[in-house]
Amino acid sequence: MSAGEPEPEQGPEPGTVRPGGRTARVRAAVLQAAGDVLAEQGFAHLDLGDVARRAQVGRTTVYRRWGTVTALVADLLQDMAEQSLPRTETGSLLGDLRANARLVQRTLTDARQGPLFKAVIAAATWDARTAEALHRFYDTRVAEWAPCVRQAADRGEVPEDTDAHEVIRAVSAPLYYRLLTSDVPLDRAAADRAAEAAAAAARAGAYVRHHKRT
Amino acid sequence: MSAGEPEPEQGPEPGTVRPGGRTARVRAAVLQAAGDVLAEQGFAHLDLGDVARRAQVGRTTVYRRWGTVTALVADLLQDMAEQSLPRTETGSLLGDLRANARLVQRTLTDARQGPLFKAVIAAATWDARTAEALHRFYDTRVAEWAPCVRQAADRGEVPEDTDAHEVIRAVSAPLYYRLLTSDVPLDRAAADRAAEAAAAAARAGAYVRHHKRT
DNA sequence: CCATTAAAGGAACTGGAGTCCCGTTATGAG
DNA sequence: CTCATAACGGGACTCCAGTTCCTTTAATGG
Repeated sequence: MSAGEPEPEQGPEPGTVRPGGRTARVRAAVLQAAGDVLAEQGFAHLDLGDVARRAQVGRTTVYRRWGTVTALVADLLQDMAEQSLPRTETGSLLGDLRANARLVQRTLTDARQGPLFKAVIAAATWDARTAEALHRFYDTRVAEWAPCVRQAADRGEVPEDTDAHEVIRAVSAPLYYRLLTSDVPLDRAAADRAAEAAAAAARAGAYVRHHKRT
Repeated sequence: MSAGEPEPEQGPEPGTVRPGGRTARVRAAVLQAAGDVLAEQGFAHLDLGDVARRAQVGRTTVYRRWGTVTALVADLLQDMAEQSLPRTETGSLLGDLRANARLVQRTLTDARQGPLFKAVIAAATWDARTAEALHRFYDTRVAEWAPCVRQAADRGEVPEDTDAHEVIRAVSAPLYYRLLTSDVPLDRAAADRAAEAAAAAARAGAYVRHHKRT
């Protein structure tokens, strides 16, 4: 096999060589417009042509830079991931988990972020790249909060070999489940209940690693 | 207001007047084909024309009877809902919840049902009708299992005023959360952990109604 | 076994999402 | 400031999902 043949030679991704000035302005306008459509009309009406018109940007540009709705949604998630709120420390496991639960609840009921998360989850079920982006996003978020479980273990609130990540996931899980499978709106009470349940289960040792019980 | 004007007069839904013979055969073939596509290629490739070809059915027929991918997926869910497995009773809350968790886990990892559930959840995020169908489906399923929590309360395993539906949802939540936000496959250990966590939290009183704690 | 007509199905048609081509703008390097 | 070219943008074009129209098949009632 001879290498060095005139391959299709796909250069660097558009927008990476001259990311300043206009390019950045275009990206911001498009993401803004896409977020607007999601918040106003939902994922179903997210059309690249429509987004281009709203963003006052050439249709060609949107197709060249993003190409598909799922890619656009994934980029929107990427953009949101950069504005991560810092973890608050309250001194108790229940307090920390409640802070986390309320943060998630506020995010999911937010007029802009809520629809976005629904859209990303939907997009992830039929596009592998988006799914990967979504998984990384949650891995990161969970890792950010996991230390509070570690601290609780040091304080003796939960068993030493508790799986911290699993506890953090246990806080979010009921909120997302309700968001997706029910029409009852997510309220603060639901968040507090999720936090309390996770804390209680953790204390009872339901999240210890290498489970040996029957 | 005078009634009886010559309204657009949209007759009964197609397939409701002569549901026997060919009509039933067509419905079965289409749902079968749709399920095949979902299992093999996922929601993204679910195209009505393709489904029609696989089902050896006229394209027009599929468009007339279902019209959209979401409607077809909703009907698929309806069809699946009819084959509901009976609840098993083990005599203990943990045993019952574990049975439920394992049932959910088996369903979500099933080659046909797993992709279907992902698809339905995705479809529900952008189509109100599908969302309603999905919500009803889960309300029904949760209600089927709730009695086991009631029985546990009678046995004194959990507080008297425990919200039974909330406990059942707490069992499924971590499984769905992991299905959607992670690439780690759902195994039986995850199911057992979900059941144990829900049981522990319920015992600790995290699901009592009219919460008054701080 | 007919007659009625609900429902299926073939085929041509249409509109708009996505692509292509090429001229225009303005970024970033020297 | 000047130049090379990355990235944008308008407009024509393509292609196929979804619709329409009409013919054929067969489910149901008598």
